[in-house]
Amino acid sequence: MKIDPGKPDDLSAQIAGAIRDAIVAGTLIVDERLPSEAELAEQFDVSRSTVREALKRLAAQSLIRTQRGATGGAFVNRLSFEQACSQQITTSTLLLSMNAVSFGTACEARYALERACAPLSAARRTADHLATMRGEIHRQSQPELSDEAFCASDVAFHRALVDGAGNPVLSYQLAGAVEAMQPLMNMITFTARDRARIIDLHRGVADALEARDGAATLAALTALETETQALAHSVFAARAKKRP
Amino acid sequence: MKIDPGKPDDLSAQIAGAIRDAIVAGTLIVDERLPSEAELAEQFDVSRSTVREALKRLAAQSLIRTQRGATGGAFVNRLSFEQACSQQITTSTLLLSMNAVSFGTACEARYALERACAPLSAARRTADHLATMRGEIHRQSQPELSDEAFCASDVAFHRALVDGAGNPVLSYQLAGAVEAMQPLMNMITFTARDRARIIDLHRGVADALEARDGAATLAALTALETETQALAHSVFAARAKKRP
DNA sequence: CAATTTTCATATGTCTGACAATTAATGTTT
DNA sequence: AAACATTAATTGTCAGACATATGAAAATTG
Repeated sequence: MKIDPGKPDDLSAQIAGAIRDAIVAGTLIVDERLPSEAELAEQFDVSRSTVREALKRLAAQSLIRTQRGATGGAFVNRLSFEQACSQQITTSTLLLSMNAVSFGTACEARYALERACAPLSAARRTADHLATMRGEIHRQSQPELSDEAFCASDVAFHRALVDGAGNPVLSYQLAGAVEAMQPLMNMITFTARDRARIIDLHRGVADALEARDGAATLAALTALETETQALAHSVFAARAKKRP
Repeated sequence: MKIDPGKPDDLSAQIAGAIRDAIVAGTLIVDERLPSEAELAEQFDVSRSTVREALKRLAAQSLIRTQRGATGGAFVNRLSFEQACSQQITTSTLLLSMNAVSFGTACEARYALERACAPLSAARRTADHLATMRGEIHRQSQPELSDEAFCASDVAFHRALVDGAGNPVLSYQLAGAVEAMQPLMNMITFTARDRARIIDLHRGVADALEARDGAATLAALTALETETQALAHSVFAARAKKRP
């Protein structure tokens, strides 16, 4: 585990890279303790500050955790699905907002991915997943709900659908696609009629899943995508007319 | 943008969080320059070291970039698809290796997601995508290829399929699922007969895409998944027998 | 002897101050 | 006007110090 003492600055990035490589390669295993900051400083022949900056970089990616005290130090962190999900959600959200991804593109990706879950979810969804979905549908039908809360409930509904597939890898990969849509959805103002249509389509999805009918689930999701795209299109068109 | 001066240490994490929130909320926009380290230290009432550790955390997530010199400083970074992809790949890879995800689970997720791309890719793939896939198939048929190189080529083939959908969001979301399979695939030793079967199935996928036939692409992918799962199953079963 | 308290060594968290290196803007000279 | 030197601002790095947390060993106590 060495670094190039040559030209480029940013020693902390090099050190972080070296340690990261060791973790990825399996040289450092989960829960193993890294040398103390002082020892690392000596090994890499840099100051403690530089080592600390390197460790902070790794901590930001949840690759290590640190503990104070006599038996403390930096430990290789077991990356949990939960941590990975939340990281992916913030990354996805930023990616969409910073690159001016169109609603249509994001929506297409989201529904394409959800359709990938449909057959699995129809086969494996538990009563719990179905209950969550029904509960969200019920919440969505309360007229006093704010648009933002309506979108949040929509996200919860879709997450239940994805989780129903019973494949944690799939749930992880889709978390970003599902959640990152929320800010985009929040740009839409829903009329009561809009909400009623969406709720109807949600009910269709839930019914198909209850019947364990994969094909019907697919069809229901496609109908939901069509409706969502049309709704967004009309809202954005109206807004463009108002403020040209 | 304030921090709680109360109990918890890890001021650098709090500061990083505050700045991250400002970026996500849009208070800080792309390419905007943050205050200098000295100014931030004063604003947050901490030392410059602490500010630096916070900035390194953000840099590790590609949220900022830093530049030295008179007009230098920390700038809000436009998160590119490329950066986001490479981050997601390392996260996905680590997630799978650290959590002992079974080959079957990962493989199921990967093919479910790729099937989501099939109809779009059949409709939109360019000649370039097809050429890449044919090229990889050709490479795979060279018998002197190492198992590792064969897997790498397999990944390249699948990435071309995904990219063919012409949806950058989709490509980003699937990058992790496709690439993170490589270490798992590398655990398999392929016989010449195994390779031939896989190449045949790859050819089937490419043919279906060439014909712009979404349904056929789906079927070809499903056949490929079945073959892959069966192959992995037999390899692992044989290994378990040898070393019980 | 067992339980509790104290002490202590070790480690991270933070601060201060300094210097090196880089870079754009500014000033100076030819 | 162009080439060169100076300067100011800013990050990168270092050294040393102190604060704080924490487990383990040592001392104390019932």
